[in-house]
Amino acid sequence: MERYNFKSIEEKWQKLWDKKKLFQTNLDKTKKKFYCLEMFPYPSGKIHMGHVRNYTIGDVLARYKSLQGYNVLHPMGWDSFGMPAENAARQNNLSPKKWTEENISNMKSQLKLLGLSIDWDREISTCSPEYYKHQQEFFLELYDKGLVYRKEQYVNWDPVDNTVLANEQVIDGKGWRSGAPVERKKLNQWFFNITHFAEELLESLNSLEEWPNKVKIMQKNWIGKSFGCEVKFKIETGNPIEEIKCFTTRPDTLFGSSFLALSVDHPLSKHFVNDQNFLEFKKKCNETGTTEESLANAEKIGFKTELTAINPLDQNIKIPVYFANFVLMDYGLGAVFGCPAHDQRDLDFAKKYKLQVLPVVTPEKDNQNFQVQDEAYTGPGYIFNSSFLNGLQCPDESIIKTIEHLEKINFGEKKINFRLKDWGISRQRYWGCPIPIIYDENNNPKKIPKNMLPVMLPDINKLKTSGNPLDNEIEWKNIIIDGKKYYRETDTLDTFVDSSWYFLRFCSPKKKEYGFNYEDINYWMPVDQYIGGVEHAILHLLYSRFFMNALAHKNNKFKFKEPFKGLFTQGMVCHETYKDQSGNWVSPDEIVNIDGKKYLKNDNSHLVKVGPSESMSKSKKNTIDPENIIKDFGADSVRLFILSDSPPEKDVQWSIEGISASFKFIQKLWNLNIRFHEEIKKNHDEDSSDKLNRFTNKFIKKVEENLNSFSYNVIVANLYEAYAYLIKDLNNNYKSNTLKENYKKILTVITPIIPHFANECLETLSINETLSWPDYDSKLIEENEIAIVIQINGKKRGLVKAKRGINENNLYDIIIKDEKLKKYIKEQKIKKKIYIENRIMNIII
RNA sequence: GCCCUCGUGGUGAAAUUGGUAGACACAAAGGACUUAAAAUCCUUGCCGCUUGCGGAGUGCCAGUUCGAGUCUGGCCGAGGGCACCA
Repeated sequence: MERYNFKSIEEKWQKLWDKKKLFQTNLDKTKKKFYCLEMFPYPSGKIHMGHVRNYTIGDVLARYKSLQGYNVLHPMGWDSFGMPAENAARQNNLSPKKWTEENISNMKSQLKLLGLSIDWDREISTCSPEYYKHQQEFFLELYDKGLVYRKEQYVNWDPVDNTVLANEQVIDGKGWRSGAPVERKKLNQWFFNITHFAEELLESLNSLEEWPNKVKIMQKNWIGKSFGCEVKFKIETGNPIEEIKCFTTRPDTLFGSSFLALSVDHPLSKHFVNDQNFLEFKKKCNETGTTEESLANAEKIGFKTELTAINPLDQNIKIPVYFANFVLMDYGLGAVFGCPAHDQRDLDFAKKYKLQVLPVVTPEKDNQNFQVQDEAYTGPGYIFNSSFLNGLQCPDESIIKTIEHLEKINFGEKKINFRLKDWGISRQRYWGCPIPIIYDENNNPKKIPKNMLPVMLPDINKLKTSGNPLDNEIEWKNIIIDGKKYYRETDTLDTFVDSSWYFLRFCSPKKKEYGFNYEDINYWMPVDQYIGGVEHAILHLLYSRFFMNALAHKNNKFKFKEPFKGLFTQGMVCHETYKDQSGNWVSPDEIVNIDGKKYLKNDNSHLVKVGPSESMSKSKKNTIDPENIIKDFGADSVRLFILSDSPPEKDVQWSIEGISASFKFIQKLWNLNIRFHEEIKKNHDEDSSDKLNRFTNKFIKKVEENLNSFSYNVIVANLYEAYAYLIKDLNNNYKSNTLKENYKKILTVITPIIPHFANECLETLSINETLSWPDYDSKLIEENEIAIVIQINGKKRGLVKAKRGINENNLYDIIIKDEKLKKYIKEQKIKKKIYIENRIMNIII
């Protein structure tokens, strides 16, 4: 039998689609739109299996929506600024630009091998001046709106990369890329005022119905809204310091407070800069880092001051003031009051410094003797030991009442606090978008005039090994405008800024005057389905949501609010791991399989240790190169397999056995195609078209439902079943027309999965018209004869074949005549019969 | 510690949303074809009784129900997120 030649056939279709510009989209208000977007890749050099999975999932959806008659926008671009280019350029002594451009061209041709339905005319690259020009415009717009500002701040300093790291780029106290221990350093930084929108970003999470709950919860926790109160503590007289303000969510525990604790960065620390002991303490605190886990386990330590604070609720209660390592300056007010009985951290601290532990919340109303030992009590209960607060129900009643009282006596104020911090966007890097700011002789920042945009990144062919590259570009840095001397900002923007609006640019990729057309974005946006890895659950998605808010701030031209209506987070691609006898990682290419055991290829006497399946990574050598795989098995086989084994949201295990099975299956489908043509040629007179029609309609229904629910793995199973059914059913002497009509529908619904193959088969049927998604007929799907499950006392005892819609009595007549079933019933009395039509009957004896 | 998600064969997984548990696939074992191998096809898959049938069975223990993988409560385990957050 003729083999299916995937190589020539896939190439042929890809060329044809390209030539016809089949996936090119244009604004068309007469059609309903569908914006399908996958997270765009960083051009690291080669595509990996994660890309293959991501873009295949998106392509299935885009092709499906297109068949359904939607005007589909399915673009692709490159997140092309970033550190790897800079690092690679340093290593190989070439320009980041050249490195990036070569990678893009290579990865683009690799992506094309997958046969994706992408509108390549809309391709964008964030490192091109055509793109970042508009980003600079936006920066200036936000600057005018007061959403950009500069402040001096402690930053996580990576001493190897010479750059600032975001908190989330610090892993276990080390830089996420360099692995170097992070230092603290004070720098002047540009910030986006994301906290201005904290409430809105939190609130409108509720409107995102098509987002995974998991992601919404992560964002909610990240924003971290908490309700509480600012409390004022007076300091005993005789000091230059008169009062200290604390933020607390538990003002109702004030009577249990036994100390005040300040961050070492608290403004009051300026009074202690001459105290050698304090400086040493501060140094010790800084050594432990800022937010790392090492610090979580660190001992709670404090530095006792001579200050004494007065409890605002009772002038007679006086407590000591400490600096403590567990208080952070950038949350709340950098000061807390410690209530050891009801906060574990405070309890640990109190025990170390022998401070009072007075419980003020008792779990049971009557238990006035409640004591706290080693574990702080944080649960609900009733206030006691608290003068006029006694008896209040905690926390609901007690917190509100206490705040009311504090406000009345002018010692407190209701306050909502957010964990979210402003977004630091300055990066001391070359390969990023230049910040369109200049400084005058007095170091005052000024906007670059709009007509001077873009601020072009100067070409640097040889990067120095350390420092901020732009700072060394003297000619570029110094600039004269209207006869006045200025120097440029030499930091570049965080690359998360680049990806915070690229989805808008795709709507108007060629527009020169501005980043987008309002007409375009108001038609295409929001993105109907966004698909990508869950690792972007917080930052990228939150920043993009912020950016939309910021652009729409004081601007009513946007007809949508949230950028991503639907979000789907796909799982990772995993592979078994291998190690040789000496414990070195071994790549799958270096292994042969003999009698079910795995040996080293070059030395097949050496058994290889097979480890657990883990997400593909270069360090574990368990990666598979998509390009080679596509060349060996074809794009359709790869698409079929990457979809087949696991639901898209879960991890999938790549295996050579799996891809081989998909490859063989495509050949079987090709044989089925040949059988169809044989039968069509025979031109039978007899026809029992109902049977095949019913099958086809059922198949369409299943595929459609599974497409709608992202159950792409089940579609592959449906396809396997369809093959098994059809290869036998073709012997039923169907008329040519019946065969043709049904086969066309079946092929049409599988084009999203295996587009080259399905289109080739359609062509062999001489079908050249534009395809559309076939409707199924629900009536046709119902079988007339059905199998009904018979249970006796809830246990399955048999199946009865009957006509659809049979009533209870008629069904029972069949049951008592059934040889097998009647013996269970015998003469016994029947207590009850439960009959669910067409499904099940349960007989209770 | 807090929050979230998930526990189904040797493996990846299905299950009309409370109604035949294990579809479909991988791996394994046995068989057919073949001189042989590859390829292809078929069968098997827990426990009893040599067929057929019966029993157990969706992490564990209870509960609701005619009926629970699915709902409720408790426990155990795995994964992910967050964290001196006041």
